[in-house]
Amino acid sequence: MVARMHQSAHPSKGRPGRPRSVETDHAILDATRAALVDVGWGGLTMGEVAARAGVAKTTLYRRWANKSELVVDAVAVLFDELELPDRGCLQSDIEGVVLQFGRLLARPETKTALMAVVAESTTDDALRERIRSAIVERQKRLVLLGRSRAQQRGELPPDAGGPEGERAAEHTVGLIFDVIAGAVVHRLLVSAEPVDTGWARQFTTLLLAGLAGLGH
Amino acid sequence: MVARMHQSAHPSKGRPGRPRSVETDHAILDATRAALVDVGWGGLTMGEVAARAGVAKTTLYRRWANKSELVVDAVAVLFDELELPDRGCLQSDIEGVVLQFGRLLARPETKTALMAVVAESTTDDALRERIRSAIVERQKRLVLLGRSRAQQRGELPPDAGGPEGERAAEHTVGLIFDVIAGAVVHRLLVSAEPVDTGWARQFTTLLLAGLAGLGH
DNA sequence: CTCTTTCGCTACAGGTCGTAGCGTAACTCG
DNA sequence: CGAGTTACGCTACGACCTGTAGCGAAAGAG
Repeated sequence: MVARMHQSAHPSKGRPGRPRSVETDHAILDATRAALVDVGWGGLTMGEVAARAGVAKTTLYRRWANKSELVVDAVAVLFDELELPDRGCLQSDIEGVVLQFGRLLARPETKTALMAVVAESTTDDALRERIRSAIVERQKRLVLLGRSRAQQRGELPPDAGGPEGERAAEHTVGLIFDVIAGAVVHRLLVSAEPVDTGWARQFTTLLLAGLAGLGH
Repeated sequence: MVARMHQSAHPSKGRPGRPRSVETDHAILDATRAALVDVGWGGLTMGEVAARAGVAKTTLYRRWANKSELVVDAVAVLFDELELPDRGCLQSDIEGVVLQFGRLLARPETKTALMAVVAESTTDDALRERIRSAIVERQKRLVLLGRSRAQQRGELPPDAGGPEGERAAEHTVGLIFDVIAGAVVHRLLVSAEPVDTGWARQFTTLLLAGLAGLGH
């Protein structure tokens, strides 16, 4: 699930021939992240990644079509660290996920890579889809989980029945997702200021007051 | 003001020698935007820009140190179009600026270029500063203007006196700016969905309710 | 053992970067 | 007007990166 290659949907299901080395996969992805820290997205080259991983350059191209797809997979595994511990109330839950997301985006690998691949994805549909499935969906899961938790606690109204109620709920989740992820990314990468507990609290307060007012 | 070069703070104040051609400046920036539309950030090269502008490649390097700085200046002029017409109430004002910002970011030049230069700026402080002064400050002006207008209308409480009240106001403006710009960018570039009137209204409603709850 | 696929290695054509050198054009100052 | 200074176009260049091809050897499946 971590490294979804572009040529074979099936892993190595009884396929003849020499199987791909999983250690090589990990070595390449590790080397990619390390190189991102040192030289950033702009200075990253396939040749250097191969050298760091102790692997031939051709081996990289057998698995990833280009730099962007490689970096998406290399960074995507970091998003597995994201979790949503139950802190008892919605405010604390959101503050926690905002801080986690902030810490993740403050790392030099993600900082320099995420915006770059998103920029590249504006002219590459396959890349956009890869980003969506490998990164965006993992984040969105947290929003959905936090929402259903808050509904069970009674902090948020339950989903309205009917098809149009379901559609409205989907829209609202999308909106909240864009607001949370967008604000954190913008503060860290554009405003270049830290996402600390004070900011997380102020932001969460704003968001929750907004959600309360969105109902009617 | 449009093209702030990196070597000379003074324009050409009685300096000896042949002055730089302003037509060449415009031709290069126009060619840069046109090339961005056609080939995107990843496919953009200094050579192609020079060819499109009918200019030698060396002329580009005399004015901009690299691709990123050139693109920042080329895209920055588009942000001059942003205005804040007085629509009578805060909700309408915000909706208007959100829609304007959305239209601007929906253009292929800005879409592919903005995230790329921001990504590059994570490992280039000079570029980050250039982005801040050429692009970010122009957007932030709108937030400040809309805020003071709403205060005059009585829709928002006036600035608290004293040094700590001023600091709090500054923090709040920064928060609102990150929320607005971040949400629009994230929806357009990551979620890849349009910023239309319906979304702008829902988002603005959320934000205003949040602001109302932020006071106490 | 045979077939199939991976892997490391070398080599390569094509493209881009950023710079240097040169002659010419344009402008300022005395 | 003439001398000094800067911009410009052009050519050429070394360094680097891309992505592919071809080869022999290694490693698994049947």
